[in-house]
Amino acid sequence: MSAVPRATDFAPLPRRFFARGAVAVARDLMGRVLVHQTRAGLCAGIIVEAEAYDESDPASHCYNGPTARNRTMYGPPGHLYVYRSYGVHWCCNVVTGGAGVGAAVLLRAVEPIAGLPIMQRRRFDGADGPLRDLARGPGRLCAAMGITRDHDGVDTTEPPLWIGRTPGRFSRPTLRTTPRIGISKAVSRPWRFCVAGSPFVSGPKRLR
DNA sequence: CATACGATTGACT
DNA sequence: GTCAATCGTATGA
Repeated sequence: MSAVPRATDFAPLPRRFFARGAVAVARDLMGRVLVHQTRAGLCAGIIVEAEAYDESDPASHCYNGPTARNRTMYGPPGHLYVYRSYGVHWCCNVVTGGAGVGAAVLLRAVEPIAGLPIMQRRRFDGADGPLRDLARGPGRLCAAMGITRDHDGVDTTEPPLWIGRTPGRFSRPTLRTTPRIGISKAVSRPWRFCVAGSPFVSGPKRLR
């Protein structure tokens, strides 16, 4: 990779990557790259934490069937499902499985690798903040990457907002599997995955 | 219509 | 460790 990462460094993952079960996709997303090209410039981060949600899952937005909010989750795989959390933050998921299946993977944290000044601006309003906290947590991730409700339904298999391959040879990171964070149902399902030991992973230290 | 509650974060004790 | 912010969505009268 060149010193300054370019959009072409991150070849989009094909749709078939996402056309599988949410748990399998969540695992395989570790070490991939979330990329967003905007007028402000190019931002990218290595995905280091994600959680799986599916239809048979009491903790999922799809557990009670299709609604106006979750309709994107029933659409084609590889598209982005964005929802508002606590009336304050945006959270983004990648839709998985076939069309008609309500499943997705919540992106919870990335390690920033491109466009760091842009992310700093979005997150800390220009002030300096800890690099580690730039995109650590689902709400922070969306803030740093410039993802909002406007991106609900966008296709992440092509620019300007996509999930790409890590430049160079991909070596699968060492994964840690834990229960999901912040839910009150199905609390023991081990459907959260993160890069073991990464400081860019959210949640309590014991879950890293 | 009323109301309870978050797939969170940041400020504060 | 505790707690408020803030509002879309779901649920029930």
